[in-house]
Amino acid sequence: MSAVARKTRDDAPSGNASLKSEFVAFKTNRIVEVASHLFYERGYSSCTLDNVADKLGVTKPFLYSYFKNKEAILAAICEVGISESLAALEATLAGEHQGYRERLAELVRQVGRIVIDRQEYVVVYQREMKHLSATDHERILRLRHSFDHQIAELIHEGVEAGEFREDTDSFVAVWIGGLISWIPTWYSPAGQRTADEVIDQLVAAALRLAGAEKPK
Amino acid sequence: MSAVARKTRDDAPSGNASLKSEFVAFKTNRIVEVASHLFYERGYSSCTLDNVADKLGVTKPFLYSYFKNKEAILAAICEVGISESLAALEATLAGEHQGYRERLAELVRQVGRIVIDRQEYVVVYQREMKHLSATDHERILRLRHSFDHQIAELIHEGVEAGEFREDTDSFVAVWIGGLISWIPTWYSPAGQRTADEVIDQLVAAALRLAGAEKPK
DNA sequence: TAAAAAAACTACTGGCCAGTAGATGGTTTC
DNA sequence: GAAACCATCTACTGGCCAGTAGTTTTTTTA
Repeated sequence: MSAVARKTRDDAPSGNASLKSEFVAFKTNRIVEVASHLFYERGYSSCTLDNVADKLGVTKPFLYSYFKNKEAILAAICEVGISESLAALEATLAGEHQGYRERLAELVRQVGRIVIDRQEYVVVYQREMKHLSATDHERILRLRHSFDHQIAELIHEGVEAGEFREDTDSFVAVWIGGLISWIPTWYSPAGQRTADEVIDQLVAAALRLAGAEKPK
Repeated sequence: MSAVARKTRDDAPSGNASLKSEFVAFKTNRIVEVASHLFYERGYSSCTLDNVADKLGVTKPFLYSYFKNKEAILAAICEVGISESLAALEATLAGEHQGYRERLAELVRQVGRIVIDRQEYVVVYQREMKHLSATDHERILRLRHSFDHQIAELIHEGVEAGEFREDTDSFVAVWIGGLISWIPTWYSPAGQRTADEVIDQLVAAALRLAGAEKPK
């Protein structure tokens, strides 16, 4: 999410400077939005920066004053879904939910929501990750692992607390991750199911996998 | 899976002709194998046909006498996983398995095995589908839908027969499809879990989703 | 309002790559 | 053993595209 280092005149004492950096943030963001949409539709490698610029009504060199190169735009896209999911996770774990069942349900619900809202970002992330530079790839993989690991721990503790069935391997964290990641490949906002229905189903499925269904 | 139409001398009466077409099939197959591996590693758009030819120890025009163009190779790759899965499905449904629970378990086991064996093909299919020509895309999507639909039906019937929990939506077919498709994105033959362990877990997870666990 | 700075643009290049034309060398046929 | 054939190769092209150099336009500064 790093705009390229530019010598912005931070020395200006006024609140004006922050307004300027808001402009920069806004434009950076628009680039990421539009690029994400086009990468989603045509694939990263087949989509040119001229395409992105056209859709934004600007020219290619414009992009280069906000991002170092094409790959940096991809990295920004990939980071969106994960960092939001991580934030949701931290919020949920820090929250006041009592049992492990409730925590798991709430967590899956929130992440499911993010994945649906950020569908295109998530698909691009899954599909195009391989094109990241080594450093970006590592950084993002670390975020991802942290996420998976914390869910696994949640399940493990839930089993120990007797809220999930004892024969539940903490490996089901991976399966639950699978359910979540699977959504954007088939869900369409234009389809029959509403987002809320899908999320309810997702939560139910995750609880079944964890052996922790809500008692009727 | 279509070698380009070539005027092979089928008029030759001998069994020699079939030997020749075996050669063709063999080479076609090798191309698909190698291309699949390279597309898997570097992505379809970023991988050149010269790369593929190099790895095969041949030259680019060689490829063009077996496939119409780059996209035709991709189509052949995409077809592998699905057509094998469909075959497994038909075999299982036609088989002598008694109950719906057993049928579902067997089906998931078999398809899981295929997905693990054909890992790279499956990933390329999921990732690069969008680059298929309209006709190829449709044809393969039809195969895919047929597959999903038959699983949904299996589950529906299983619910009616009372073998799966009654509150199980036939939509779980989609979730089960998700579990299966998820495997190749994280499973590695070099990892800790053996393929058999993963498949056992997969089957268990699918049965949990269907509300049809084996009574202990 | 002139000068300096910032933001965006025009116009280019160097390399890559899908696809092709035509050559080459081996094999079958008669 | 010449003619026809087949498989594969060498050598090329035409277009595309990431990235850049240098110019123009707009905004800020004083």
